[in-house]
Amino acid sequence: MTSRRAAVFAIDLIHGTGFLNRWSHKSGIISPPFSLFSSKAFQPKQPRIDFSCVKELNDAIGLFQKMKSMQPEPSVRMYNNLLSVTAKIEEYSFALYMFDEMLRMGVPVDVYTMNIAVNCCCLLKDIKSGFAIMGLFFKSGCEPNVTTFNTLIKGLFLNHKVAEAGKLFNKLLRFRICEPDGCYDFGDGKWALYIRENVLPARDLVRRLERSRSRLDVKAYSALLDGLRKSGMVDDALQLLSAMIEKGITPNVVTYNSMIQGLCDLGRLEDVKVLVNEMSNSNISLDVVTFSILIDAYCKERKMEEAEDLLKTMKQHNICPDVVTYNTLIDGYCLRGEIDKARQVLDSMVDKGLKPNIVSYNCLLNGYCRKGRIDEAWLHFLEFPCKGLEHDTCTYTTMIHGLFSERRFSEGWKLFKDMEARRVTPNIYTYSTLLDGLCRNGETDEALSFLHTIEGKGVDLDRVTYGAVINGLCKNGKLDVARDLFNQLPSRGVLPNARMYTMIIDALCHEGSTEEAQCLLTEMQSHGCAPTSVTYNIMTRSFLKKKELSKAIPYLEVMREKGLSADVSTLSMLIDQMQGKTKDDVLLKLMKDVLPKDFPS
DNA sequence: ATAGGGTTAG
Repeated sequence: MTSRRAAVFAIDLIHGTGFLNRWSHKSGIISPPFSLFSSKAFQPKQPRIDFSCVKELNDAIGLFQKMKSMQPEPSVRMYNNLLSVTAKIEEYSFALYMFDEMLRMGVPVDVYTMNIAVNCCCLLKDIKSGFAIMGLFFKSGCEPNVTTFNTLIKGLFLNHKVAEAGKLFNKLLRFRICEPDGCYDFGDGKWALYIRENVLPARDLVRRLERSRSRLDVKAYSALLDGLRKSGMVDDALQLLSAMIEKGITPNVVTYNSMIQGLCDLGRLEDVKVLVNEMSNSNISLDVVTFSILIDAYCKERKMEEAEDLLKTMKQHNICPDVVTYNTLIDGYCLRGEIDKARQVLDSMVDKGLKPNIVSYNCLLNGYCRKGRIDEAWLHFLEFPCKGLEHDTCTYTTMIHGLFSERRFSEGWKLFKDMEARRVTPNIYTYSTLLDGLCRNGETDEALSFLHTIEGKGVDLDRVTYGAVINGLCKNGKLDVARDLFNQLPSRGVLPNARMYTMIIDALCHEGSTEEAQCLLTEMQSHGCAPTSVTYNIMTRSFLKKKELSKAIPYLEVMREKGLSADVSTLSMLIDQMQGKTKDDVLLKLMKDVLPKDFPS
């Protein structure tokens, strides 16, 4: 009964956005009652069909033709198999075409048919049709199940209807559809999105889960924990981890790996040790993923010796490093500028019989670009096809960025045109690079119109993308335009971060509007955005420039309180101002406090 | 027929 209520709720939810669909005119075509017709007892023996041979659209088409003419008629189950395998090869439209045909032919479709069809709609980002199909079945008396709702929720996420997804999910909880056997779908990283944008409800959900008697399985917990981790709620995740253990659900290596990754991201290596110990106490062995995460953590800190040691350790434990492990090392060396070492790692993996993949080569490409060895990067870029690898979005973006950083703008732009011609889809990284390049070449008007083009395509841009444009506008003396864009950010679904505020503050200071910059600093704090040492340095210098020492000092004091350091340029301006003045011990002491940690005395 | 973890670019 409750699942009916959730269905009604779900339909209502989508109703408001226009409940139009291509199936509504056929409502009632499904012949009820499903159970009678799909009952196995009434089916004569069926010949076997090997669905695994469906590898491409034509196979599916052929098989569908064959099945339609089969005697006796194939069961729903067989048709469902065909739908499912067609969806697996990503021919969603044809799957839906077959679904239409099945309805027309009077095949006694069931809840599985519905779920597969709904899933196809969702993957085509046609969420309304997904809801329409559910509504259609619902009217005919076929009740959606947890999988149906999970699929719809996933579809809402894919359509960026995060709030609706959250509402539907909460309904499921309230109607207890997911309990007690626990079928939450936190998979696919989709929940990370929900959690990120709904931290408080998510935390509420976690608390509810901790208290409730319901026992999700390890997979459901792991997925949820991973979602929390990806949303920066590592401590909430750890707390839930303890709660699940208390309930008698044993985490496995996947659960731990996800948590270890979260702690590594925060640089909390001491806590990582605790978890690794916990694992060995519970007889959960580390696997290749655990080691790769740890090696990556060392590489990110440029501690290549430690990383190599770990590689040895894992080999001693008979855990075979894989391509990902080696790629981590290759990237580590490239980030450190040691390309020759990186090449050695690549050779060593070939010796081990492992084939380097596109990631391996992209890391190397980035290594050359970062060192400014653009011509070598080009040669490397041209070699991809010889290795049997096609340039992907990352390859192009890296190369374009490399060219731009050498101010070879027209070549970079030409490469982008080539990328488009080769049908390699640009993504948010590519766009940020291009926008940044335009701005750094002084073409801010072009950047703005390009930005609008991208937005018109429905691409979701983030802070980095907008930050590139705002920064470009500020640096090119177009503060007014920058501020306009900055003010519009929330309505475009992006909240400004400290970096962006700092860009505007910097531009205001350059204009001499230090008082206004001061207001913006207050505003950013009231929006829960903490200024960084960069921000405070800018403010300090701005007042020093105006010879207003007394207004600069409070910022130095704040920095001392927060344990932030002053830049060398700030300090030298400060010293300048003090020349000729009476020695102020308090000020001297303050200056010492905000001295950078590695400042030579 | 369904479900979770690790590598690259802005």
